Amino acid sequence: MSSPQEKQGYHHGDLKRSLIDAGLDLVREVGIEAISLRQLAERVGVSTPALYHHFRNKEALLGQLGEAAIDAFDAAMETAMRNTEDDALSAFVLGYVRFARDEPALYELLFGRRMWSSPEAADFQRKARHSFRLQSERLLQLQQLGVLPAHANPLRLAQVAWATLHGLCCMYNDGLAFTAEAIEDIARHAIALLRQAVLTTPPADPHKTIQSC
Amino acid sequence: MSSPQEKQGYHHGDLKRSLIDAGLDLVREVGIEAISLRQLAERVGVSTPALYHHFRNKEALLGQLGEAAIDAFDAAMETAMRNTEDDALSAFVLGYVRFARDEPALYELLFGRRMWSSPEAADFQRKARHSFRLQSERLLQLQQLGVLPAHANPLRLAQVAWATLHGLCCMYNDGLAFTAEAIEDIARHAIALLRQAVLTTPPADPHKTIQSC
DNA sequence: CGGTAAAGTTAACGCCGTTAAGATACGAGG
DNA sequence: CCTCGTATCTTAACGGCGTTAACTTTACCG
Repeated sequence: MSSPQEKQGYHHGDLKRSLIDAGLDLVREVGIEAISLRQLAERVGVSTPALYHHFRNKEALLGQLGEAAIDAFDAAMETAMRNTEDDALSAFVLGYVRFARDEPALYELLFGRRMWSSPEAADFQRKARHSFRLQSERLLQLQQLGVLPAHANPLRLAQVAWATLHGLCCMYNDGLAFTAEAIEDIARHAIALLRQAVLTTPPADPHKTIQSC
Repeated sequence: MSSPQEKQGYHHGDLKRSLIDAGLDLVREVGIEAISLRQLAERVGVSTPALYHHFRNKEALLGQLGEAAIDAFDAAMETAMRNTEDDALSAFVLGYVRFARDEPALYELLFGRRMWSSPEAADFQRKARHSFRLQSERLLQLQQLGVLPAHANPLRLAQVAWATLHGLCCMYNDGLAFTAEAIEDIARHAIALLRQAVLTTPPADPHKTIQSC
């Protein structure tokens, strides 16, 4: 009964938590580009400068929202891989695409330029890279299990797969192309493409032999 | 010598043209999200409200900048396909990727959500769709020429290819992943993947049989 | 119980896009 | 050639934004 969230005097109680929760709601409603600190403060019932006791600035707040988005993404992928009606590869791809479609704001919070060009979001970027590493290990595991061809360049295969998924999701979420139904069908075609991949040595560029990441 | 561009009295002469030119420069410098009408007006040497005699609002101005970006994209792809040291498919893919890398602001002006969610940019969207149709016809032509497997679903093959390229370019331009060198190498792997595509009938989703675009 | 630091407040600054109202210059018609 | 209408450009202003400064209230600890 004496939970600190229930206060409502001069001091809010747990303003930081409330701001992140309301921030996620607000970002889902108006999008990452349209969110404003003043709206957020009003929604939580506090004056705007109060936010600056908990976040250095707007970028830092977005960074923390981004970290929450990472958790949501990890959880979504986890359950997608668990409910394995389909095979593992399909579960991965469809889990990814469906998260992007169902939570476009969180997806942009995870992958949008806003987060990756901001020096204020260094913590977010660290955490996101860690999450991505875990996801790509899932793909490598699939390769070891024989779902994906073992002789393919594993790093490059994963990168091509990721780029395809990301491009698909961006184009849909940004209104550039595709319908909701087409997305999954295209994704299935991409899966078929990956499954038969025979990427041994790269196609040999005469100019460079660098194999960077 | 009496070109109308040279006036500089109370009336500018060809303000609209100047605004678009300076707007492209400015968007290249600060990016599409950071551009401001006041900066643009100051750079051209005119008061801010003067812009409203030539554009309904900021979105409309961005729309016209987007149309200019389409022209640049078409021209870049045209010359990329002409300078055919590589085969046609590689020329297409590398031309695309290099345009995105060399003109990130114009690329975002073409493909970014800002342009595709704005009702003010309807003209831009029409023109862009027309350009995309021309580009995808190039891909279909490659299929007819035997560069890509003829038995593959042509629409889906083109969509997967486009999504892969777009994802790759987004991830690089947004600072999400990859180095400049890796981009082209990954693109080459994607080319190899497409070349051996055997996408006949889709992998059969039990739930739906819709084949929408 | 008193003092300090954390957490909240109001007021203000300089940006932004946009609008209203007034000044200026060009161009067509008498 | 002059005049008048219209397109073009001006200054002034509004509301919203992120952010800072200065002040007030509350909570906690010795």
